[in-house]
Amino acid sequence: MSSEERRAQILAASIAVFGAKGYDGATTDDLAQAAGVSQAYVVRMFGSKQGLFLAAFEVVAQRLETDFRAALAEADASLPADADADASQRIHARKQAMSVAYLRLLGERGLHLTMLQAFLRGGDPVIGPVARASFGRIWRFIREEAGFDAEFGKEFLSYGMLLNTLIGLRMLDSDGSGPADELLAMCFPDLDAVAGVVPRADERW
Amino acid sequence: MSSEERRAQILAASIAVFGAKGYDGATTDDLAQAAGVSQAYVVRMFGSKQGLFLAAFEVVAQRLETDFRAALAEADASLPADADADASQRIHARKQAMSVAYLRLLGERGLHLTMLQAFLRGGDPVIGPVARASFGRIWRFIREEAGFDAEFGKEFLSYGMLLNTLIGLRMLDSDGSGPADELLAMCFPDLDAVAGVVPRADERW
DNA sequence: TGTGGTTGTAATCAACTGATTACTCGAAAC
DNA sequence: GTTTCGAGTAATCAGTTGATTACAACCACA
Repeated sequence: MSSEERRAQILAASIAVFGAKGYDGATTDDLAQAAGVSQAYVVRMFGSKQGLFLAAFEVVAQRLETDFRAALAEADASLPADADADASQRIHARKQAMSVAYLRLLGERGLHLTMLQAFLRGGDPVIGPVARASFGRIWRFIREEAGFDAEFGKEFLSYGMLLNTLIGLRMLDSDGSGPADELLAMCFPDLDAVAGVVPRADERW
Repeated sequence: MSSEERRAQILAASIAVFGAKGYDGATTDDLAQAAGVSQAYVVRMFGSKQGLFLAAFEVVAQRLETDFRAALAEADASLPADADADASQRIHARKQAMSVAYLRLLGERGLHLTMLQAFLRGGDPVIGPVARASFGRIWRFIREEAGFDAEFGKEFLSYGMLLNTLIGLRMLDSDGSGPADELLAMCFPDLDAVAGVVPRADERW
């Protein structure tokens, strides 16, 4: 296998493992086994565990930006410019598209939690600045490229962080009788669709 | 020193250290040194590192509930029942009191992040169920004891989780020229007041 | 054929970590 | 006075972990 393919394979596996176990909790051997290669190979290819985490986080950040951009383009395309002049309808469609895009990313195992793990390492002298810069880019994307107002930006990020937390808590394998199921139904509009794709409480990664 | 005092001292130190370094990142020696006792003593007093984390999380959860309850009582007292019949004004004051109480807890170093660390361990067979139960109690408090509607419940928790993330990112020692300062100003209404109390990027714990 | 580069691993190492054990010290109890 | 007991620690241990090194297998190509 080419080193390019291996690299992508290891990164995909690492996103799943880092998301499930966290940066400190994931060992280089965990990461290697999930990718089906030896521990030594992983370390050599990325220089260090930290290097691998940074690379995995970069993939996550890129994927987020790509998907958000595509979602906005799709929303715009579905309401052609020559339609009626109801701007608020168009804005609503764009907002909706952002949320749906974020929910769809649940299909990428570990993506949300790897991002959150990075955000929790603001005190790390290497990872911290990278994480803050990435968060800053997300905010700039929302405000400038996407053109949303600050109020929606705050709402959207808040909703996203609540989702991340619920995923980390493994709240979603509730049997429907839990104390917070009302909240789950509000946060996951299509609950059944994500039930199979989100991490379960009994899987540690 | 009595073992009761020592216990409280170790728990306070542990909340700071667990919040800064995370569960896996914090060593029992870190925790012991922060509390000014030997590593062996910490382990024996709480049985294990996991036992200490559970005890620290319990303190955090109790503190949250206590402060929320007090904040609501204070809000009710400031608008006596024999005042005008404007229920929406009263509800608004109660909502405001919840947010302010949550922000004030920034004075308890590590409290927010220790909670978030617990929420990220939903896959842990011991900590996971405890964390979910605690989250469930928070939701029930909001909906039943406090009597807020589900919409506000979702908004409040979302806002809280965004705050947690911003704290973890060490976003708050920005010099005012960062890309997301607009967001910070919205999330921390009294920015100067919290600037000295929140973890800085250069302090790892 | 052999030679050099690439992919990949087994073996090993030094450092770290959570936990255990055996011990000290001081004060209260008898 | 010595015995007992709670508070607290130094020393140590077994297991783990990130990283390094030396080496094996394969492939392209002159």
